Amino acid sequence: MSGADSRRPHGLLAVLRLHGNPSWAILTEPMPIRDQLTAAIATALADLGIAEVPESVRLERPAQPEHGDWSSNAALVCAKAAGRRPRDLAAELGDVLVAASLPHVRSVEIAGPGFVNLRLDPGWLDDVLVDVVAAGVESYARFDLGKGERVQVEFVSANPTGPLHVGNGWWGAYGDSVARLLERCGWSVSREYYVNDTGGQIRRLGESLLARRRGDPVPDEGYQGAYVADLARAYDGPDDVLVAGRWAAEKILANIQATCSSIGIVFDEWYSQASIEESGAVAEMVADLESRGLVDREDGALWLRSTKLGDTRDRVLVKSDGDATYLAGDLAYHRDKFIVRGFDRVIDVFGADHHGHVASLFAGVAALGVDPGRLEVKLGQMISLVDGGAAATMSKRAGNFVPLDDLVADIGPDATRLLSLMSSVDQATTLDLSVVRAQSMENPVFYVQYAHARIASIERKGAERGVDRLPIDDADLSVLRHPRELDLLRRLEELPDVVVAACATRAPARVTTWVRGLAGDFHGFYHDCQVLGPDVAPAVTQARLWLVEAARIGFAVALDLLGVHAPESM
RNA sequence: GCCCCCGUAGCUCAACUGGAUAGAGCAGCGGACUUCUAAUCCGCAGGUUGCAGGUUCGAUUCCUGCCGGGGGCGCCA
Repeated sequence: MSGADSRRPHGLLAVLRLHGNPSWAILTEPMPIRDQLTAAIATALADLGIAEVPESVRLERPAQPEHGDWSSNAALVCAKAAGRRPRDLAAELGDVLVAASLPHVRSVEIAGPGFVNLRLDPGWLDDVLVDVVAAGVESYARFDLGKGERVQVEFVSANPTGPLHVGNGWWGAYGDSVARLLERCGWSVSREYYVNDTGGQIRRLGESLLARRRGDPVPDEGYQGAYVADLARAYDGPDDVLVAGRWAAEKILANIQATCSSIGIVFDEWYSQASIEESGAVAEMVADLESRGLVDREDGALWLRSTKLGDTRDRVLVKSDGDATYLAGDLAYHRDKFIVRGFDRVIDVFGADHHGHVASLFAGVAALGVDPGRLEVKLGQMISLVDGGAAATMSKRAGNFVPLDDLVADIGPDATRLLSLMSSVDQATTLDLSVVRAQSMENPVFYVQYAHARIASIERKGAERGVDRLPIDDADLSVLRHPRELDLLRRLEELPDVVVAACATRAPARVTTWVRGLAGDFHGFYHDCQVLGPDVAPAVTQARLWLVEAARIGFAVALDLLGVHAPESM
């Protein structure tokens, strides 16, 4: 269902592609240590007669410190094809790596079932610090994997029949962060909101509005929320259901737009379903499908024979009353995305309650002659809201849902975004409003932002005391050998990998996990390693100032990907 | 009945797209502030990763079945 993901750029194959045939000579070029080790392993494998390096070969940072600084599963993965026992192959691989006398590598050990563990001198982390600082916020963990490929991310797209609810905000933050990740990895991204401003729901909205204005009870199928009454008071138009509905939808949409921007979501395009129907795009799309012999008429309606394309059932495009269905509009819309506007790839973020629509969408896109691999649909699982034990719901028609605006007013935009990006989209989550409102320790945004505020505080204090940060070339980074300092550097080294993996798997939550870890490392460092002060040697102050700067860069990159602000003080 | 997602510590969630001894926060207990912000740090306790098989050198991760929860199966959107 989801399209082909981009490959990680750090695999052995990628390095070989970048640098041509394996040769020890490539190691003379300046490269991050990770790429050097990766290339070295590829070369060593080639020396051992394994030219074809499987994609599953990895160079990883082991979870256990006893397993060294870097570890590869190469021998485990290649053993069977090479007809050798994993530990034997690992031993040979280790010998070749030792003979290569790689930079920073102190020892090579074979462990467990056949891991090759590399132990480095801490100097490799000094190189990491230099890399981070040299790249800066602009370039560190930035990639050109997308090669400028144009991708559209469609998200939120909530019906303009009421304010956004908390679930919209969660999936909205998700879609926006996926867009940010794609941008950072070199894709050209367009954020789009599909406005369902037509059809029966707009009529129902109009009916509800007019009923309110007359002082009549709102119909059972109508919208009961208090916002309808507010709108009714402001409406001075005719007693026409459609006119009233469209008027209200417009007002509501303006409110939705404001809500989105309040949590840092800005769309490039608000695409109107009504405009599609009026422009004749639906008719064009139907004609396109007719020419392919995939539609016919039955019971007065026009059907897409989507079962021919893998759907579980056929779908109606034009109802017997002559109105286009939602699917028809959406297919015309997707035809516009792929064929008219020519996006290379489209990612739709829907709520899980739209699951029933997905199969027909894919079938329809295929029917239009578009490679379905270019379409990805991410379904955000449901958010259960609990308020101090009592369940809150998200029904617009019943009018008892929790508006996103209320949550943002309670806990702020940053906490809203960070909370929503804490867990995977595939994970249905439970949010206890009473707990979150309390702004207690439950709220992780403080933990992360406080770390950044401490950085800013160090910078302020340094300026007050006249401590200048001298050029990094003049700093002796080898004084950074406290476990807290090394932890921080190891964390910073991970960010590029985290960004690529988060982007490839459309999982911004990974960035959240990482930045919380960075905050933990920084708090530990802050507690144990004073930067300024009369008892700190000047050389140590200098090195630590650069370490703090690198941490600042890490926070800035990660928090920007999440759409969370990095405050100077708290 | 069929399809999708999930099931991990008391609670909310992680776990580097198959790696070695499954981690954080909160809640509980006990410690650390004359310091660049204690919204912090340190320690203790907490687990048969729903159950049973399978694939693999290796499974929370992949496959099958079952149990449980959520969502979906409209000429609604």
